[in-house]
Amino acid sequence: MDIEQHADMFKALGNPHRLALFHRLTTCCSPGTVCDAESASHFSVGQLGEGLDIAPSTLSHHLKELNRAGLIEMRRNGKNVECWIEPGVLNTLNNLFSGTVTVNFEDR
Amino acid sequence: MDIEQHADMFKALGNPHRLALFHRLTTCCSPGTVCDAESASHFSVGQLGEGLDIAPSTLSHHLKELNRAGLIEMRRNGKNVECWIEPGVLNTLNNLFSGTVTVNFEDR
DNA sequence: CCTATAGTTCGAAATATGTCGAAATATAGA
DNA sequence: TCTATATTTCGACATATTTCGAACTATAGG
Repeated sequence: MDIEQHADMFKALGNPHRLALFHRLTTCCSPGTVCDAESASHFSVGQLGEGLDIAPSTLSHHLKELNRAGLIEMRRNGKNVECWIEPGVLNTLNNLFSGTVTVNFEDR
Repeated sequence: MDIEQHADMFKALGNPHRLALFHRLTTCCSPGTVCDAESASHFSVGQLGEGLDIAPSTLSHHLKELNRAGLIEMRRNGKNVECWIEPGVLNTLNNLFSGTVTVNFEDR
């Protein structure tokens, strides 16, 4: 467990706006819809910011921070910049604290 | 998903010292040892701070913060204050981002 | 080349955080 | 009750974070 690196990930997710942005990227398709790995989970910067009521510069800053922490990827596509989460990142987050006391005591 | 509350949890874990403290509380017993739910995973404030090279007041501040975020429990026992993690907390942390894009794409 | 759209970069300001030392509180034991 | 140990509270200070607006860059389409 790399404390520094993981703390950095948590810090990035520790802001309500950034967590909302990240969470939006984890919801790829509506229930019952067929997901397309190539595009469904990709959102433009502008799409991600909708409804968040923050200035474009603030939005840009937060996404840059999520990217710096290794949580999201960004790539320019024409006028837009697309953002997405690499599948492995979610697995990492979901198993950071596995193999611990939980496993031993959960059924007592 | 309660964004505010979860962001608060992540923020608490987003500091290297606090993450180290929390992580120490997740390692209850050495491999091969029999765990005792009543005591094995309980550490005193002083024990938790060992090797972290921070002032007692800082240590106290960080543990209070972890407690405030709902990540650890604290209870005075004689001269010491014991800290521990409720089993459910680790399960919560390990499943915050499950049921998402990862499930759909991991085997493609 | 001009314009509109999408994002980023760059200060600056307000607020939050991390840290310490000194003083206070809690408890056990002589 | 006096003392030593464990921890917390408080006040102060330095640093980091969040946020914005203005100016800048990048791209697509006349």
